[in-house]
Amino acid sequence: MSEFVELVDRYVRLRLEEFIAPVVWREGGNLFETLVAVVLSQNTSDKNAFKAFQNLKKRLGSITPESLRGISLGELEELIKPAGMYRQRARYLKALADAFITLEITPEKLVKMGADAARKLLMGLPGVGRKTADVVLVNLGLPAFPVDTHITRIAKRWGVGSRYEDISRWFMEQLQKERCLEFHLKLIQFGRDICKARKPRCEECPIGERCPSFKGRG
DNA sequence: GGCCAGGTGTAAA
DNA sequence: TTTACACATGGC
Repeated sequence: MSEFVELVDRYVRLRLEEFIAPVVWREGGNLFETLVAVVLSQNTSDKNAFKAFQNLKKRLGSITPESLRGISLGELEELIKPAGMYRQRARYLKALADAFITLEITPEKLVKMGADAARKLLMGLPGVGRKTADVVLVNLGLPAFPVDTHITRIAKRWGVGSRYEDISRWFMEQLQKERCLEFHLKLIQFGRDICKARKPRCEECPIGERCPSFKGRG
């Protein structure tokens, strides 16, 4: 593990009990529910995504392709409205439910396919891009490292690279695959707390002068 | 009031 | 292959 990754690990206090993270973190067993949670969290604050997810959960009980099919598009839109972009995402979720049923997608099937084939299949589904597909893969224990906006920013500052593929590969080289989900979440927390978009709090950062972007700040 | 939030799909250069 | 933009609510 690189020094950078170790320092992040030592610093970050993950608040896993909050917001959307626990859905993905703890309930990785239910593939479809995880996917719904991730779609709701796309470019959305955790609080808003969690509100939408809870609305859906309360209404459906267990979120499955079948239960999601059982409600109208209009009702779905109302339920997930707090997450924003609700018309677009309601359509995606409906289409995802249909695809899961038609293609008979199961966790076992995806695991058996392997990361590359499973990613390709998932990315062919509406509303599922590279990042969302990788979150699903890493939840299934397949080798993947999802790269979000925070991680991209941190990786750029560290000179790791700026392209999704390069950043993802670099972190996978630093980590055992069992720890990819954990570090994905830790880095996001690190980005929110310290290495922020607008004002990086370099003074509070444990990496300090060792960070390539420290120069000229503080 | 402006910026940002665990992106994706589409279109145009 | 890269860039721009729509999608949209809610917190700070």
